[in-house]
Amino acid sequence: MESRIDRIKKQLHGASYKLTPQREATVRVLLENEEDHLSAEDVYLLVKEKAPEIGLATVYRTLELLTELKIVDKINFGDGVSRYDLRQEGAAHFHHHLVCIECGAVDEIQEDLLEDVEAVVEKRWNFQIKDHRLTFHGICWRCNEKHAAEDKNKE
Amino acid sequence: MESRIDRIKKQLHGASYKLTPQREATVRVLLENEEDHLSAEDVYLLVKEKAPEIGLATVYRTLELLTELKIVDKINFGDGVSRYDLRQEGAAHFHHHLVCIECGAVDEIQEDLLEDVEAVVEKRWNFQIKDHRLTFHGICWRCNEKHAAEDKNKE
DNA sequence: TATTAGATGATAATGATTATCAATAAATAG
DNA sequence: CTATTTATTGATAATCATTATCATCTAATA
Repeated sequence: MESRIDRIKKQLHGASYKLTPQREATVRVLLENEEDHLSAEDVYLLVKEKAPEIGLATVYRTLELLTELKIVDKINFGDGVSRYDLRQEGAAHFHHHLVCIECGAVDEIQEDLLEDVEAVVEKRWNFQIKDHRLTFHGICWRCNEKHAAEDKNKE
Repeated sequence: MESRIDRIKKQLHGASYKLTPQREATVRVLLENEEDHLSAEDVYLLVKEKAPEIGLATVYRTLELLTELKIVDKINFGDGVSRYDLRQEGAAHFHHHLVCIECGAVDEIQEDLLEDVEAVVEKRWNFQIKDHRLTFHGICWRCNEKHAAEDKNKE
């Protein structure tokens, strides 16, 4: 069976890049921390645990490379740092975020919500969609439940 | 008739802020350059034309204030700068972007594409949506037409 | 083995944004 | 009306994420 890392290796080779030990360590950190929306600094610290000799610049370079090859998505929640998410295989278009404006939590949705919307956009604006970003800002289920419990206590 | 700037003035007063000359100049620049996705630097240079004594820090402060009051949206297209868009009145949820990966153009869509999608998200994930960001990346109509013309020439 | 191109690590440079602080302006108290 | 407090501003220093530089190292090839 072909592992995820093997496939990434092939993608790099296809673009004539090598999977160096540093790049592999970086990819492994991303694989082990999916759904965590790590910043470059986060990745750096985690890689350092396994491979202390790695430099921050190399992590940045690797993340940039992976972004160019569309192996990771570089996303921005407006807090001043870029975050990097491994793409789910074959599911680039099924990955959205719910950002809670109360507690700051970021949840993910893995579901194609936009199929119909994309068809409209492509036709109406003659725009060939290659990718998209959809983020909702609001109040998450945890905060909603907390408020519901508080309201109950008041009665 | 109540002008747009009057309404913004009221919003500021409601939150006990004043519409100082510097703030007014900044808002006017935003009003006169809607759809342009100005960066803080852009706004600063435009304000300076009318009011040369204004400081960059004041522009940043004003934009931050307007963002907090949800008078403008602070958006990020991944090019390292934040951009500021005046909210269309009562249409916060009808404002999306098409970013062209070839020529870099950013077009706007003023249309509620997400009504159905939002209903699904609110119900299925118990998430109270307050706002959203939807951006499509792809190839714009201009580049599409250019390619079509080129293909025609080849024949 | 010598040579070359690619990659790395340390660190300096950059650039956007934020913090600081003295000077002003505006609001309020006396 | 003047004194006093408070908010706001402009200049600029500080911060922080990211990028560029450059000498060194590695791996592939001649």
